[in-house]
Amino acid sequence: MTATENDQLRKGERTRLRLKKTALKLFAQRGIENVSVRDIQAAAGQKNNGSITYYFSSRDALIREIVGDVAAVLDADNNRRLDALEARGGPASVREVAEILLPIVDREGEDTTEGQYQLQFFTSVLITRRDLLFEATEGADRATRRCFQHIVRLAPEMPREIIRQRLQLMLLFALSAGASMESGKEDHRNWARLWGQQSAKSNLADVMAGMITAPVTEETRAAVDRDRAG
Amino acid sequence: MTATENDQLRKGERTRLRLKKTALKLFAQRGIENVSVRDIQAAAGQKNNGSITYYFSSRDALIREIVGDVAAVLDADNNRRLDALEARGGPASVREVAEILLPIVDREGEDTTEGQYQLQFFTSVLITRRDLLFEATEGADRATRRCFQHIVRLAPEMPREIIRQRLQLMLLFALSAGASMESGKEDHRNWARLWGQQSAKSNLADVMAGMITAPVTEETRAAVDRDRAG
DNA sequence: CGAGATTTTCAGCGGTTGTAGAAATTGCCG
DNA sequence: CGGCAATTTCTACAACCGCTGAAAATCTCG
Repeated sequence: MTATENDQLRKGERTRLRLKKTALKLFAQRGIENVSVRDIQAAAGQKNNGSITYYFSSRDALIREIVGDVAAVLDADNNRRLDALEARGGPASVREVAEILLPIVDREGEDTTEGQYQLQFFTSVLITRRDLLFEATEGADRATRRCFQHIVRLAPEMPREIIRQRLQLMLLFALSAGASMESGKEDHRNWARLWGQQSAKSNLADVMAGMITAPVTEETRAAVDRDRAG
Repeated sequence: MTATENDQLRKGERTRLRLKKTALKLFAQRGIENVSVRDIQAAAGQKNNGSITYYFSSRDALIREIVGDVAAVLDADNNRRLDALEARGGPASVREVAEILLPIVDREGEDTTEGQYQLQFFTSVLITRRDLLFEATEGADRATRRCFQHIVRLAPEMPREIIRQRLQLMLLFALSAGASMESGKEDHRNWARLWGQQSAKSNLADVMAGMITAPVTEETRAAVDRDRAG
């Protein structure tokens, strides 16, 4: 336990991480329920049937841990880029905020296969383990909150409820679009044609900004009044 | 086969439909891979283990049939509403087109539990059986094509590729948003707060229109030129 | 009613799943 | 080297999976 410092620990820790990374990839590619612990262990290069129990105690605990990890990584990444942007004078437009909240627009100079599967994994979790996803993102929403403040400042005047709804819708869209973008890198039939265009990513940012800045119709304003009344 | 006309057929046909309906619901609620044929048969009120094989020959064939059904129903529904709209003088704004392409904004006077699960089911298929979904929607995209023509006519001037991308992104978003709306009717924790607001649906249509009409930034135009060149 | 087709039930098959736990292997340190 | 803990391998188990095929029940109509 206190053990031999960390050389011994490192060995186990390394295969632990390898298992998590392999699991993330497989979960994202095939969907969570289409991946068995044997698949993961084999893909991680082990002839072992019990390592996941050994390291994570159960398959479910492994999934929970990965969900938490990914949520934390995405939030940290968004915060880091938002920090950099603010240092350069803060986001000056809704579109710049949208770019922050769109994860994984393949950051060019980054380790290639890292974070290639996070959003596909999340969409898979969103379907079969919705509560798990919301639970995890609840504790990792600092970047989202910061962006909300910027949007309130930068977007045209509109009811607070509406802007809050729009942010939520944009986040949902960012998840879907990001996942489809991820899959477009491997899938050469369905999404590839869309995401192969250089204009796609820039256009996506335009579209996300448009979701926020779209004019609020009279019908919507009337509904807001009804919400507030009732 | 030619059989006793249709009274006898009706009996079998009715349980066949009941199985499909039950399967759609369970698939949507739990995700396709979390539902066994035994679950479906039990939920459909049968003490039977072989009825799905009897009626559909295999679990996979059942899934394929449901995917095809849902695609056809959605397309037919959109076409019907678009017909009505055109009869009243055609869509006069992008927002009206968006409303057509947003399925299942609970059509008030309709049979309640029908089509309550179609989009959740589709998102589940989108993850684990992507090719299946694209295959099915390819043959049921008439309404989408018609809407595309209207959008080209109604949207501000912009490169054809961009408008095509935006339509595709809007359809993806409509699927995600519709699925979350469906789940919001049962799930009283996560999405319910959003979709419980009366303003949400109207705002959603505004947002979808904003995705199409968002200004095309210079960065995007430059990328389009690069796409065309290379 | 009774023959014949349709529909439902049921037992069981081969295979896979998650997990447990014993056994073997590896790595470290005195 | 020997002892000990960390790690990996392996076997096994109970549960569940999709599917088969024969038997039972139900229905239709002459």
